[in-house]
Amino acid sequence: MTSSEHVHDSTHAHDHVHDTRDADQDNRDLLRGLGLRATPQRLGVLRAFRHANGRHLSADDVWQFVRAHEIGLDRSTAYRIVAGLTDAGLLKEVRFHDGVARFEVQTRHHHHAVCTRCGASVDVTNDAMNSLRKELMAAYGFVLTDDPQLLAGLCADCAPA
Amino acid sequence: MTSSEHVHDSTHAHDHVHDTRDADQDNRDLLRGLGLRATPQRLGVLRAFRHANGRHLSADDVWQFVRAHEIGLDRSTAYRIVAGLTDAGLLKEVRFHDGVARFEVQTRHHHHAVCTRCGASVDVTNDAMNSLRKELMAAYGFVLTDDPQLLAGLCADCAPA
DNA sequence: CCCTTGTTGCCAACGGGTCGCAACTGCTAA
DNA sequence: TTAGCAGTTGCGACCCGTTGGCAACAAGGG
Repeated sequence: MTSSEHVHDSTHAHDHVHDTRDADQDNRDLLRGLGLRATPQRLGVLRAFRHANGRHLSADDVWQFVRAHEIGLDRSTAYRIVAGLTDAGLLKEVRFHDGVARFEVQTRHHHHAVCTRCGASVDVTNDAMNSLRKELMAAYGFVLTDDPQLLAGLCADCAPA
Repeated sequence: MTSSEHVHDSTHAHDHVHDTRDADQDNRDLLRGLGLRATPQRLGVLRAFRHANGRHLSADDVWQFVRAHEIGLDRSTAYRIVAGLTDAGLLKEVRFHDGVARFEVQTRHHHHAVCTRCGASVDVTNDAMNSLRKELMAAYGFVLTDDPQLLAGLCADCAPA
């Protein structure tokens, strides 16, 4: 659900419908602002990511979601759209260790700590990497760039108590 | 293994031949110690890794190398052997961001810092990760396990001066 | 030296991802 | 409002790393 619902509105049913329509319109504007045509397929993809609410989706995940919502979408098109939105800076590609390309909506810069037990992924701030950055520089002359890093371990829930 | 050579070895050329034969014999013992048969294919794979001298090899790299040395080896067999040696603990699988599985001979525990410019990979000690480990634990309750981590950045040679 | 069983070679298949191309449709200019 | 031109889509073939089935084969213990 979208967090900003300041406007006093009627029924809950109305809220939901309104939100979706509203978001679709926003997305239409967003796409056209990027010089991309607002096709139903692209709108569907954007909806999938809004629905995922921060989680990462593979191109196939997106494809499944959109198709399940009665919007015609070819698999190859799903791949192309996701790649296009990434080029446009709207999405960011992240690869976990299974080698499958996944995508998330581009937010402020962060890294990922992925739980090897449950697959959950924790967003890690850039600041948390600074001490490591210093160590690598001092010990190896290796520069930890701003590329998003991928760390493996156990999340708070899965860590042994 | 010809113990006569052992006695007579004096030239460098001799040393080299001896080294290879010797290593093959060692590998034979090594394999049988693991309960695996010492086939020419497996010996060839082990030779590929000895030749690689610490660098990582994909299953296809191994295949190419072994074939180039006139040892019959099928591609699927290369994949199976490499997987088997990994199960046996002799090799370790590492995945860079291209999603291709690569392997290195299992040595003491370390992580990899890979240069995004030239592809070089720097071995990072576990100690260098300790400060990060603490930070992640404090900030997120996330436990950085002993899994080998993969860091992206620029090596000393490629880093801007 | 033989027999057992681990291994190999061959080849088809699989899954994520890409590509070429013709048909289609947002969008804009008239 | 409409015509028309790109930008897009759907389709289907294809690429490439990797796996699986299966029959032939050979390492090495007895």
